[in-house]
Parts: sequence; structure tokens; C-alpha cells
Amino acid sequence: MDDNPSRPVILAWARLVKSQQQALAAVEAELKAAGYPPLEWYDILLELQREESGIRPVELESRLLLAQHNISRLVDRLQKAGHVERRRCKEDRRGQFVAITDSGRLLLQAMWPAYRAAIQQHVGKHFNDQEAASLAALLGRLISASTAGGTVTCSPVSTA
Amino acid sequence: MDDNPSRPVILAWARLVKSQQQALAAVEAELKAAGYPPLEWYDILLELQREESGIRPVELESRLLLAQHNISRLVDRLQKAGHVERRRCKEDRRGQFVAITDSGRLLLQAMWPAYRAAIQQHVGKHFNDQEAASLAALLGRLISASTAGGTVTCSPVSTA
DNA sequence: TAAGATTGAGCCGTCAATCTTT
DNA sequence: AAAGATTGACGGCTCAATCTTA
Repeated sequence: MDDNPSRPVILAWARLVKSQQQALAAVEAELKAAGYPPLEWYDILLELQREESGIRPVELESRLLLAQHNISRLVDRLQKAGHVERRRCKEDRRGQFVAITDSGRLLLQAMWPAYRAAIQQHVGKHFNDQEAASLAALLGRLISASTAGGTVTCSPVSTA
Repeated sequence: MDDNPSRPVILAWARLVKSQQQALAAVEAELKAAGYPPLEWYDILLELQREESGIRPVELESRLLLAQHNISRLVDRLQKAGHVERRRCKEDRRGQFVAITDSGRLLLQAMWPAYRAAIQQHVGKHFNDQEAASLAALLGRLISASTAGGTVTCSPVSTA
């Protein structure tokens, strides 16, 4: 195996890290300025909204790329804020299910317009659709390569 | 201005965030397993190595996208580890210069082979040179767009 | 008054240990 | 003994306040 990345690869790596950090920081800053919680909250609530009956923390772990203890504390905060609830699991009493509440669904709806605008402002503005599709296709190889087929979409709560 | 990002744009955004998080986590994990400090240390030492006489913290702030107080504490740790030294600035006695030490240069040299291999393993492996160049070009638009012309390269301490 | 930099308090992530259930 | 999940201790980041010099 070749251990020496080529110059284009090194440049792609550097720009992947830098561009994501910049764009993510800019988007998070806008959401924060609008009085909203971190994007992490959006991500986990979006996953939970897709599953009526709730999701096991161990499942969230693989979907969100977070360690178990981080899930545990993140769910604590979301629960304290009233956006999720914990449900005991009857088949396996070690486990539990985390489910979104109405409050959580409202937060998703409220955040999406600001989130959407920030994505357009800091990413979409710089590409036409074909370029965005090319970028998505290239980045997709990095994801499908090491993650089991987790669907990576950031689709809105409503397309309105 | 159009606030509604298209579907390809949303997909590109989601994959940008996810692929970077995955790749960065994988690379950092390899470096950590090899007994090395976080990539952040590599980044700042690399900047310092390019300037013989040292760099002002306020300058590092813009190059590394870090807040001043974080720079301050990061430099504390690097200084305690012996990799950098602080120099008083004579023209403007509010400021100072941070300079790399021999120990810091050695760390850069030691880390690069492991870092390089991890880049190839988690990114380079998935692209040929032309694809990597396309990816870099697309991502470059996000960077040049909002950052003043900071050169984003991750070039090695030695090309050997 | 503002710029460069640091510091204290509090929040969050990480590591290892723990608890419960299988 | 192993899996799912939580907890305590500790380190790093963030916010606001502070200190020094321009």
C-alpha cells in the first residue's frame, strides 16, 4: 500500500478540513445569533423525528458518530429542555428508547428556515446545482467507504 | 437573495460536514494511537515553522480560526511541553511573538510520516489525482470566499 | 478609548470506573 | 463475562471580565 499521498490529495485534505470548519462555524454562529441551540441538537432531533417509537442510544451512537457517554449527556440536556423523553425498553431492560416530544418537533420547524438560509449563504451561494452535485458525489465516497450505509441527508422538516 | 438551497446543495452540505468529521476523527485516532498530540498542535507548529522570528498570537488567531483566549491556552500547553517559546515584542509592548523550538521542529518531523499515511488511508485512497484536484478546487471556493487569502496547505516538513 | 493578551467561572467532552441486565 | 447505559474526575473550550500598553 502506498503511504505517500500525492500533492492533490494533500491539498484536498487540507481544504476539506478548513472549508468545513469555516462553513460550520459560520452556520453555527448564525443559528446562535438567532437564539437557537447547537446544530447537534438539530441533528439528533431530526433522527428522532424519523422514528415514531424512539431510537436506542446505542443506535444513535452509530448514526451520529458520538460516543455513548456523550449521547447520554446530550440526551440529558435535551430532556431537561423538554425536547425528548426516555422510555424504558420492555424486551431488554438494560436498554431504553429516546423519543422526540412536541416541543422537539416545534424546535426543528423553527430552526429550519434559519438553518436553510445559512446553508445557502455559506455554501450554496458558491455553487450551481451541477457543481454541488459533483461535490456531493466526491464527498460521498469518503462516507460510504467507512460507515455502514447510514443515509446522510439533512432534509428539512418541511420543504415549504 | 435566494434563501432556499437546492437539493444538491443540501446534500453537499450534509456530506461536507459528515465526511470531514469522519475523516478527521479517523486521522486523529491514528495519530493518538501512535502516541502523538492532537492535530491542532501540528497545525500551529507548522505555521510557526514557516516564520523564523515567530508569529503574533493575533496573527495566529486569523490563520488558525481560533479565538484569542484559545490561542493563549494552547500556547501555554505547547510552551509547557517545550515546543514553543514566547518572546516579548519591543516595538509594541502589549504584544509578543510565539516561536517554535527545536523540540517543536522534531515533533513535526516525527508526526509527518504517521499523519501522511493516515491522510492517504482515509482520503487519498478513495481518489485518483484528477478527482482529488477537482475536490480541492470545489472546496477552495468555500475558503477563498470568506477568508482573506490565507494559503491553505498542509505541506510536510520534509517531502522525503 | 481601543488593541493585545490573559484569567476565572462554568459548560461540555473524554477517560476510566461503575451499575444493571443479559 | 459481555452489552447498554450512566457517573465522577479531569482537561479543554467559551463567555465575560480584567490587565497592560498604545
